[in-house]
Amino acid sequence: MSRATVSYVLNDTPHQKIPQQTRERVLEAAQRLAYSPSPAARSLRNGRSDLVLGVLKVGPIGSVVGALLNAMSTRFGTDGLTFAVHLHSPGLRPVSDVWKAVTPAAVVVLSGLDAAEQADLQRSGTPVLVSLSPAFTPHPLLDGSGTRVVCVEYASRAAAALQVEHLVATGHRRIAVVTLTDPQVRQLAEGRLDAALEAAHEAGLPAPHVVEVADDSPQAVAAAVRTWQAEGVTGVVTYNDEVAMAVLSAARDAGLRVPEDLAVIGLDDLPAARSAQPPLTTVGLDAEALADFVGRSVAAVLAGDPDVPEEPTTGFAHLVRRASA
Amino acid sequence: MSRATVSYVLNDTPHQKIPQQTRERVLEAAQRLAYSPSPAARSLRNGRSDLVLGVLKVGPIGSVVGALLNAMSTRFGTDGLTFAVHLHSPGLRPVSDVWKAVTPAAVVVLSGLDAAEQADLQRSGTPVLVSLSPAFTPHPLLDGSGTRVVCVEYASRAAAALQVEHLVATGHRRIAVVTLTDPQVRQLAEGRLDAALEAAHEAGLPAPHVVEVADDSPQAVAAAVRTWQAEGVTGVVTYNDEVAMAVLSAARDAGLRVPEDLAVIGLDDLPAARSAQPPLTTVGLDAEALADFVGRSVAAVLAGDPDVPEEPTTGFAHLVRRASA
DNA sequence: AACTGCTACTGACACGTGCAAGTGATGCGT
DNA sequence: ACGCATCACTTGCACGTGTCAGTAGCAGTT
Repeated sequence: MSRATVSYVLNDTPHQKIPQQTRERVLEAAQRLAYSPSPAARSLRNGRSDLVLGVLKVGPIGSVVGALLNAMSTRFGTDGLTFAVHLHSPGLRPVSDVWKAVTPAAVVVLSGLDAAEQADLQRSGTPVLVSLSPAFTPHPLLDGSGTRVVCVEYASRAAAALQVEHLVATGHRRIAVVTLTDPQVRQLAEGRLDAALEAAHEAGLPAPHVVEVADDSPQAVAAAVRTWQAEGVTGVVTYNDEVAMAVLSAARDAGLRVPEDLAVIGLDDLPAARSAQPPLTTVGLDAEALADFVGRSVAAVLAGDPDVPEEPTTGFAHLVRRASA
Repeated sequence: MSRATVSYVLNDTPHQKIPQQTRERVLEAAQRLAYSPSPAARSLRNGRSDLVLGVLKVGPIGSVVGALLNAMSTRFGTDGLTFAVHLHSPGLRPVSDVWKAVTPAAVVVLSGLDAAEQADLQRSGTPVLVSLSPAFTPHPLLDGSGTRVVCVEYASRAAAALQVEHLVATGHRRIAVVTLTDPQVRQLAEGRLDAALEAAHEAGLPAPHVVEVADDSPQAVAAAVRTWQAEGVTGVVTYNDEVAMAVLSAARDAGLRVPEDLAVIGLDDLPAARSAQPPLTTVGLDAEALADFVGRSVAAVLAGDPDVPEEPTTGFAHLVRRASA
């Protein structure tokens, strides 16, 4: 009963002939001694751990991100991988600290990294990268090292397009888009705005009225609502449900009926959207589908499979039709 | 320039006399070769990594949990530790998978673990545990092994007490408490309910009217509101802001004015609470203070310090007074 | 000259695993 | 009886660190 034999049994290494009796003896002993392998030694030997690390810049984490994380955790679990998220506070400590604390099997970048951080990450030799941000570009010098980049931000863009399409389908022609200028969500906000404008253009609408607010405070939104009355805007697409609810509130204050005078469509399908006055029509993101796609991509690259699945540009978002649009 | 010398320089090990010249030569070489130590080898050698792992049962993750995670991440960063969260889906894979994937320096249990999971965790030899749940009890056989348990759930209880105290302070005598029966939040909900009832008792109020709803759906809440009208309830304490907003909506439908006919106070201080009609009075949790407390506790135990800071039972929650109560 | 004390370094080991290579025993064919 | 193949193992190394014990060189003391 040498250590090697034990190792073969416990990992049931293929192409090793081990009689049933020995096998059972090993397993029994392992059970009895409550043996569990050391993750550190394993990672040292294998060059990687079983941990998939999500990196997320700190910022407003809502139920949407929460659902996505849940879905990822569940999904990676089915592949024998463990998913954990690191919330990164920019300015305090470099993100690279994370892969100095663990050697992850893969890193999933859930929000934008700047160029230096990208380079750091690629230099660390982490085998897989899946990025939710389109700004992530493989480092030219280091590409081909097995590192692979998949971008999933299209889910968010597709959602924004859906918002516009619904307003168009319900007969609106003059629409407004409310976006946030909060730097913490800049990248996401820009992507959604672009997608919304593009969708409006494709539908042959006049250029939407774009409103940038610093946050979803009632004052900022109220001012925008007054402008829309003057401009004949009948439908509003917002950055997310929270902004949408602020718009609903402002519309009520301005004496507008929703959706008759102003149709409002949000994004995220927050629990609170159901309780809004009137219940908020919104677009939900399909966290499971997204997680599944990410999981498949990571598994493919870890398996050394060169065919990383193509990213579908649609199918991750769905319309939740309620009363506000 | 042996490996030992290099190690001494890079870790500036105390009580090692190393001349400035050698030191610089080592640092220069490290810089030039872009050396960075292997986390796996380090953990293997040290018996622990620099990772502090938060464990959270999957469930509705809202901005409150998000803020807490952010604060923890920032706080642990200042101690040279890296914080990551694992979302655990019960039933799929055992939580213990996590500490089979990494050897964390400490585990912070952010939501309830069952007895078997607790035993597993303690058996793993993880040096520190900080639990947010009061149900976490040190394993009798394994205690004293360096493992330490600190319970922080009082923050949540204190918040619930604050809700009641505010209603009392504004003259309400007959109050109702709305709690959720959703199993995912059971532990939290029970703690808050207990604390609210206790606070009501201490203030000399008649026993509050307790309403248990399965979720914050409009129907369930509307039924409760009608009952309150009959019973002369003038103030409502809810499990969280989302439920509170459902109550606001139901009150409006029932023709009640808020806060004149019915005062409503939530918990969480969600962004959306500000946009509610009327703006929701609520209780916010002070994530930074909580994270700081947890951070100090972990640091104390990791340093081998036997004096783990006492847990303050108050000071983690604050009243956010708006229009609804 | 022998001893002591200090500086500046080096050698060697241990952590726990996974795996390539080797080794003795047995069975089988000729 | 001998070669060969297969089985059931074992030996031994490598992964990259942190640290203990040791040691050569030198100055100063007795």
